[in-house]
Amino acid sequence: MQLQNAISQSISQALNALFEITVDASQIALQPTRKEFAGSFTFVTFPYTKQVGKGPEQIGQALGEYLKQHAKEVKNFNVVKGFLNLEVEEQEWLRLFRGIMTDANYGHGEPSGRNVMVEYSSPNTNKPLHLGHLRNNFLGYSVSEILKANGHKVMKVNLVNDRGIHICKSMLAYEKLGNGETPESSGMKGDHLVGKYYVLFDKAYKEQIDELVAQGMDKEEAKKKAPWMLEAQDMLLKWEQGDEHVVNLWKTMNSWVYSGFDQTYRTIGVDFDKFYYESETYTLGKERVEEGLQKEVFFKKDNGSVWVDLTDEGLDEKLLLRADGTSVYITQDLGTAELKYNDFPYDQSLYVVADEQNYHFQVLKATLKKLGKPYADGIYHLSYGMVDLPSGKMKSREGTVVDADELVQEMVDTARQQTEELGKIEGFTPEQAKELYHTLAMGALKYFLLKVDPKKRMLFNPQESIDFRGNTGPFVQYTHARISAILRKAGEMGIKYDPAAFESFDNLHEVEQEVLTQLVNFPAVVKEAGNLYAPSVIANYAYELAKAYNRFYQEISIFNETDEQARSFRIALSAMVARFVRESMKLLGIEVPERM
RNA sequence: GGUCUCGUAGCUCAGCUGGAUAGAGCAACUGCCUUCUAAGCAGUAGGUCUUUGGUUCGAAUCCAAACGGGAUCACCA
Repeated sequence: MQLQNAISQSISQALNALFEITVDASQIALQPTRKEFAGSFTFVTFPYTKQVGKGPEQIGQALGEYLKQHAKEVKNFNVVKGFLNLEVEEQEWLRLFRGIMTDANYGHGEPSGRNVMVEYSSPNTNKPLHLGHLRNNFLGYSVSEILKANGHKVMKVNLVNDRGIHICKSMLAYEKLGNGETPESSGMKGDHLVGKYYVLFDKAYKEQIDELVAQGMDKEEAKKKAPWMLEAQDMLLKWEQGDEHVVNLWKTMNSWVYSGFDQTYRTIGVDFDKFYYESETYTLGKERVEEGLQKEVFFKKDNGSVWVDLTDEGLDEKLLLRADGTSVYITQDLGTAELKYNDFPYDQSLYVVADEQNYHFQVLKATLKKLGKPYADGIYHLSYGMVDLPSGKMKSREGTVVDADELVQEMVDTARQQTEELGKIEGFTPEQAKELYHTLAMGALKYFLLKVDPKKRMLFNPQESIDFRGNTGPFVQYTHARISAILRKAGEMGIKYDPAAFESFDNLHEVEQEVLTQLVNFPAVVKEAGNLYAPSVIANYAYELAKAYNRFYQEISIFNETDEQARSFRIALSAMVARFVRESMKLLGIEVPERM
C-alpha cells in the first residue's frame, strides 16, 4: 500500500517535471504487472498521450528513466507498448515485510467510529434450518467480522420469526397428532420435532383441499375453507387474545425449537449480540403509520386502510395498515427499524435476507425516507441468491430441502473418511480427531458457500459431496497445517526468525516475491471486502495466498538452505503466511488446524 | 406486462473503480513422494465472455436493445 502510494507520488512528480502536467497522485492507478513481464507494478500511459502530445512508448521510456533516477523504490523498468512495468528494489519489499512482522494490527482498520447493525439468520420457529439458512448465517457472520476488521462497531442481531399462522400450523398438527410427544420421548432435536408437525399439517391440509375439491368446491375456495386452516386461524386469534392454553403450547414448542437452534448455532459457529422476537415487535409500527399520516406522507383510503405512494420512486402504492387497523409485514419492519435504531444508533443497518425480498426492502427504505428518518439512508439489504438443488428450489413444506444438521453431519463423515484414507490420523487422540473433522467439515462448507458472490444463485448437488481439494476450505487449511509443521520444527531446532535474524538478507526468489506481494495486499483486500460486504473477496484472497505459498513450498527448501539468513527469512515468510491465512479464514468464520 | 437480477471452458465459479495473449478448481490426460505434510506442485487439453449496436486509443467490464434463466409486483409473512 505505502509502496504503491510512494510510486504514485513519484510518477505524479515525474509527469510534472517532464511534461509539465499536473496529475494528483491519488489519480494515478498502478496495477499489478502481469506474470509474463518483469516488474511488480504497471503504469498505463495511454490516457496521457493527448495531454502530453507524445506517443505512449515515448512517455513510458521517459517516465521510466526519471523514476529509475529519482525514485528510490524503483530498481528498473521496461516498456511494452504503452505499459510501463516497474521493478521494485528488493530492500523495499523486505522493509515492508519487516514492517508487517512488527505490526500486530496489520490489515485492520483504525476505529472508524461507525456503528453497523447486522441482522441475519432470522429463522421461523416452525422448522429446522436448511442449506439456504446456512448461506444466510455464514454471510451475516462473516460480513460482521469483516466490518469489525475495518474498524466499525458491529452489533449482530437475530430477529426471530416466532409468531403467525405458520407457527399455528405446526401447533395445530401437534395437538391433533402429537400424543404428548416431546424431544426427550422421541429423541428428536426440538426444531426437527416441530418441523415434523409442520410437514404433517401440510400433508393433512392438502388432503382436505383435495376432498373439498372432489365435492365440487373451487380450489381457491377450498384452500380457505379446509377445516385445519380454519382451526389454525382460530388458533392465531386465540394466541393474539392471550388464550392461556394456546400461549402455553406456543411457549413449550418454541422452547424446543430454541434449544434445537442453539445447538445448531453452536455447531456452525455463529452467534448474536441480541435477539428480537417478532411476538414482541409485531404490534410496533402503528405509531410510525400514525406519524406518516400526520406528516401527510401517507394517505388513507375510503375503507380506512393506510397507504404510501411510492410511484415517484418507481415503486407502487403500498399498503401499510389494513382497513381493520391490523398491521402487515411492512408495518412491523417500520417499527423494528425504529426499535433497532433506538437500541443501537447505527450509521448502517444491514439486513441479510434472501433476494426474494428485494422489493420489500426497497419499499421499506423508501417509506422510512418519506418519514424523514435519519437512519433510512443507512439501511442496506444484503441480498443473496437462493441455493438451488439439481431438482430445483428447496421447499420446506414439501420436504425437498437439505437439512442443515444432516448436511453438517455428512460433511463431518466425509472429513473423517478422507482423513483416514490419507492415513493422516496417526498421533491424534480421539478427541483431537473429532475436533479436526469438525474443523475440516465446517471449513469446506463455509468456504463453499462464501467463495461465491452472494448475489448469484448457486447450485448445490448433494450427490457430489463438497470437495476437499482445489479451491476449497481444506486446501487453505492444509496450507496452514503445513506451515505449522515448519514452525514446530524451527522451534525444535531453535532457529530464530525475527527480523533481526535476516537483517542483511536481500536475495529474493521469484516465488518468494509473489508470496510477499500477496501479504502486502492484505489490508487492501480487507478494505475492499468491507466496502462491498463481500466475504468472497476474502475467500479468493486466502486461496491466492495459499496457492502462492504452496508453490514456494514446493520449489524452495527451507531447512536444507545453508545460508542462515535466507533460512530465517523463509521461516519468517511462512509464519506470516500462516498468520494471514488464519486471519482471512477467521473473517470467514473458519478455523484452521495446526495439523491435518 | 412493470421492476430487479443473473448469463464467462463440459460442470462450479474468479475477473476491483475499462488496459497487455480472459483466469482458477472439478472432470480428462502427463509428469513429480528415501529430502520441511502429495488434502500438494508442474504441465496438456478445453472459450464466438448469450447476441447486436454504441461510447473509447482500448470493452468480459460502461451504455442501449434483444434473447434466455430466476425473483418480485397480496388487506400473506
